[in-house]
Amino acid sequence: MATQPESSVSIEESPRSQDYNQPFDNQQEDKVVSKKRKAMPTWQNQIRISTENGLEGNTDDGYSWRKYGQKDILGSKFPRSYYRCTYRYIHHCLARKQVQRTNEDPTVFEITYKGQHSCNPTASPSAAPPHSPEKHDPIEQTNHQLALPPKSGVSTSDFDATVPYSFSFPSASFGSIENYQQPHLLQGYSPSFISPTTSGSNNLTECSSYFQHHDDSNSSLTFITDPQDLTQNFPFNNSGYFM
DNA sequence: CAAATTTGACCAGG
DNA sequence: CCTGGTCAAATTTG
Repeated sequence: MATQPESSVSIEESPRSQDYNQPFDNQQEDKVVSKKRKAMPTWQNQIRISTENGLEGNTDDGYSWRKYGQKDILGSKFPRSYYRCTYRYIHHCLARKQVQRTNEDPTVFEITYKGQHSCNPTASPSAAPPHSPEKHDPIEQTNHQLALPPKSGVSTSDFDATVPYSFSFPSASFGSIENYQQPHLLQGYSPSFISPTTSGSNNLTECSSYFQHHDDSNSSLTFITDPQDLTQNFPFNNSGYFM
């Protein structure tokens, strides 16, 4: 079976660490900060991307993320990237996202979403890109990753977790994850998850999609999305940026 | 010029 | 003590 070194989804939200920057102004806030932030929706998404044919699973849920750190995780071959909503200070959106490449399958990205979004996904007041098909020039930024293991001749490029993927759901809005009510989400991901050309790959049997919820109000779901299916499921193009 | 990204340092929890 | 996580400053890109 697959060895699960780390505690899968036992990640905890970070407490109020680091406030040393504040001057000696002891505001009325006691140093006694809540140990655990409480009610922090956390779900994990495992997406598999393939760069062989230039197909890449998009990880963009329609929100703008800004990388705020990257740390190497013990036991992980690749560093984990930390992203936070671009509007953290603008709209107080405390939504965070963690991207980590699986040690075993460099093509599988483990994205952990934390917190809810308070900002608008792509619903700009008057943005809504009417046309603009798509750009054929997605990733290409940090490239210094060591050669990945020859996994069936898959020469994974050098896209780190910093690559601007774009992954959008058919119409899944993570609104009330706290209620763990979105199993129906995976419904659209049942078929076409089997690699036809991968030849004899039957290890994905358990990769379909399972739900996992902890008592600590921390739910996580893992599903594998097929690149081919994704590419087709892309009516909306990202790049919903505005100034 | 501004925004985003990068890298290092620092802190808190286990 | 070590690991994981975040922020800050510096740098890069648009």
